[in-house]
Parts: sequence; C-alpha cells; structure tokens
Amino acid sequence: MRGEQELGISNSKNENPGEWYAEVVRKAEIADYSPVGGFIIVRPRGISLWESIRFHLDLWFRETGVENAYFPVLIPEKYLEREKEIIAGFDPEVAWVTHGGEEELGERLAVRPTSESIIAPFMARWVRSHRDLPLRLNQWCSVVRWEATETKPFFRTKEFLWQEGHTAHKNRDDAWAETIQRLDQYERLYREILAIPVLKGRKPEHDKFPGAETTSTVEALMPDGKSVQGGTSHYLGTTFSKAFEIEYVDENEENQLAHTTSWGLSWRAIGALIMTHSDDQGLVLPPAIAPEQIVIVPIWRGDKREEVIGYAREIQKALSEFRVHLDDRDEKNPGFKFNEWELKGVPIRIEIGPKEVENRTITLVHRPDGERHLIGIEGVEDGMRSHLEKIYEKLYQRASDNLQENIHEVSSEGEIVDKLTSQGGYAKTPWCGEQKCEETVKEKIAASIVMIPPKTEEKVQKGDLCSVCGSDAKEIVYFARKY
RNA sequence: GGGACCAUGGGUUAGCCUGGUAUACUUCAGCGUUUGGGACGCUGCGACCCCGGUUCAAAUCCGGGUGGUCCCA
Repeated sequence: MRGEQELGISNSKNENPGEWYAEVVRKAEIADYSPVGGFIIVRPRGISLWESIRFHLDLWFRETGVENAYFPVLIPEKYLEREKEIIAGFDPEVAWVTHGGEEELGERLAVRPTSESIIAPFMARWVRSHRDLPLRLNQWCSVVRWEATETKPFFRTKEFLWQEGHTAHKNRDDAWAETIQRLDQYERLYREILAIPVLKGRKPEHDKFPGAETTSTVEALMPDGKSVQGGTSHYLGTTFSKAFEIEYVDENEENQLAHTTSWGLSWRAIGALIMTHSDDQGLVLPPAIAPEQIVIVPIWRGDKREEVIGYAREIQKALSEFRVHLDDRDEKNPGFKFNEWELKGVPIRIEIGPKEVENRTITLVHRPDGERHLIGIEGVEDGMRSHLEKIYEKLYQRASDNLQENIHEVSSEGEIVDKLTSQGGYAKTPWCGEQKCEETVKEKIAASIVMIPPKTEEKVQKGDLCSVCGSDAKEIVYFARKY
C-alpha cells in the first residue's frame, strides 16, 4: 500500500543501510538533524534510551566505589597544554571559545574534548595521602570533537553525550584492575541491556588514547560487517600524575606518583543498538531498554467498545510491574497502531478484541519476528516475564550468531582482503607489531586493527608469521572495517 | 584526504532539460461515520535550503555556500 511506504520505512537495511539507518532514526522519533552539521537533536524517545543506559551504568559504578561529580565545559588552554600528548592528540578537533559577548578573551578556552586536563589538577589537590586513594570520579556530560570526517547520528557526531570516569590509585596493579572492572561493566551493559555481544581487547600502540599506556576496548560487530568501538578504558600509568603532580605520601612516609585511569562510554551505544536489532519495519528494542515494553491495542466492534476497553484496562493493571501503554485512541484503527508501534520498537504487543474478552485471554505478539500466542490471563505477569526474556534471547542469539560467523581466522594478506571485502566482520590473524603492515592493509581496503585480544585468550603459537610481511608474529590481532 | 548523487508544505513527491499560475498522495486540525494489519466523506492549515548573478520574469539557467546520503583512501 502507498500509505505504508510513506509512513513507514522505505529503505531496506540490506540494500541501503545508510539511508535505512537515517530513516529509522527519524521516523521512530529518536533524533533529528540540527542546523549545524554534525550535531543532532535527540527527541524524548531517544533520550529515554540514553537515560536507561545511564541508569544501569550509574548503579554499577556506585556499587563499585565511584562518585559522580561535575567539571566545567570550558578548559583554559594552559591546562590542556600541560600534558603534551593530550594537546597533540586532540588539537585538530578542539572547538575554541574566544569571545565573551563582544569582548575578546585574554586566553582562549577549549570546549572539552575530554576532561583529563581539568580533572587531574583537582585530583592532585585532593589527594595527599595513601588514605585518599583510590579516588574514583565520574561525570555524565557532553564533549565536542570537531570531526572532519562524515558524521552519522550517534555513531559520529561533533557533540556527544557520554560518561567519563577518572580514577587515581596507589599503584599499577590497582589501576590496572580498575580499567578491567570498567571494561567488564561495559561488556555487561552491551550484553544484558542492549542484547549485543562484544569482544574485549586492547588497541594497538598507535591507536591508544593520547597519553595512555594501554587503551582497552569493547568492540561490537554490526550486521553490515563493520566494527564499532563501544566503550574504552585507559590505563594512564603515571603520565597524568607527572604532568599534573598527583602525588601522595605512602605508608612509609615517602612521596609517590599515583597511577590513573579514565574510561568512557558514549551514546554511540544507541547507534549500535539501533543498527544491530532493527529491521525494515523500523526499530527493534530489547525489553530492558524499551521505553514501553508492552503496548495493548484494543479492537472493538460496534457496541463492544466499552467492554473491550474495560478489559484492556484490567490487563494493563495486572501488568503494572512492566512499562505498559494502552493505546485507546479512537481515531486510529488497529492496523495503523500495529504498524506504528512496530516502527517504534515495542517488544510485545497485546491484542484485545471481543474474542479475548469473552474467553478471558489475550493475543500476544513478539516484535522481532511476529511470533503469536493466545494465552489465558491466569498468571499473566509470570507469562509476560518469560516472553520478555524470550525476546531478549532471540535478539542476543541472532547478534551472537552474526558475531561468531564473522570471525575469520586467516593467515595471509590476501585472505584478510578477501574476507573483509566479501563478508566483512573480523579477520583474526598473526601480526608482527609493525604499523606499516597495518598500513598496507589499510591502503587496500580501509580496514585496520580494531582489537588485540588478551594474551590469556589468544596467544601466538611458535612459528606463527605476520600475515602481511612474513616475519615472526608478536600477537594475534583482529582486523576490521570500523565506524 | 579525494570523488559522486541529492535538497519543493511535517513525510513522500510532480514540475526543472524547454524560465511565466507549483502537482498529487499522506500527515496534521475540525465534524460525522468507523476498528482483527496503515478506514471513509466533507472542510481547513501548510513548501520551492541560503546568498549572489543572468532576465521584464527564476523552483527551473549560472556561480558560491550550507546540509544530507553514498563510494574510494
């Protein structure tokens, strides 16, 4: 039907993923484009997703000793310059404030691209003794990075919402454990809340956060074969402690440098969520994050209206532990409502008509695949819980299958190119550690090393050779095209 | 970092080549009839991305911006 095309999604996820994604984002009322290129306006349904992510992460952070704080959006240039790698790494994409009203400022102010350089000096002030450690701060805020490359809602925007955690510890072991703990929490968020499996590992030397000793990442594979960096956790060693003098007096009354970490997860997670599960009907959301978990659509005929609506309200009440919406609009017919709520991604639809009223039943439909059930209303709450769980399983399973099927073990440059060109996903292969070998691949197919798995999981075997240059391999790496 | 395509009411679009009154569907608002997969009738609101040029006259032709999508590195 014509009307369907115009109201619903007209691009196909398979054939035209870029347009499809843009269309889903706008028609599901997640976001709009801003008049300034690379910025987006996030609508209530979109922010609701972010708030849910924030709710869960924030809870887990608190349970593990993190306190929230807030630091200003503007950072003096002098502060930014105190750590030379930070300034070198971010300089090309810093937005500067130069005027207050008509008056030119004495010193220009950076709109924060990240907050290490404003938080570290205060950590230095607050930390005096080993008794002040560990110090764990987090802030929920937005940052601005003036990206030159093309932007895409949530995946790459010049301003984005994120959380940035900053911690200081007595020694390397404590700080390292911190980075791993945060990475695990990111993995948990993707798995439990977003129904997306991720791979954990570290970034190669040249792709580390400026000033970091190690950058760890969670990577998620999108259905189009590209990898998304879903969150990062940095072990900063004493780089920032030296630059900003974060020192403490230890148990033996000796001065020591603290070891610091930082870790962040942005609304890119929303992009990954949309891209992973949604389809040609629109958004698909896992139950844990859906603004409405269940929508009830009443269907009446003639004089049955009051009876049907009354029964629907009864069901709504029985399900009050869930996020339930009763769509009792008079002016829309059921078909319209079905399509609209599918477009918006509500996991479960309950249809209630005269038949259901008469038999004390409900018809229940799963959003991801249209699976239908006619069930009685005794124990409907428990039933609903298990249906929501099943929907989660379906989504996670499908994403997990996609990931497993697309990790290709290869041992030559030709295979890397072939696999990533024909199927996408990850090319898992031995690497000598030289950047030029990565460059060789990059120039051919714009794929790079996105992740190096922990040594405990993937170790090079004796005799493994770098698949590009053929010299002795130092580690196993994952090549992929990335967002 | 290179290249291609696109921009008309809230959404989808016709018109552009060959300059002159902007097309239709849909959404939206009101009223009435309606409800098991995007209902129907009547009434109403609503648009040529921006700046400049050519011209009596520009949605249309030319130049420059801005924004979006894609391809390549």
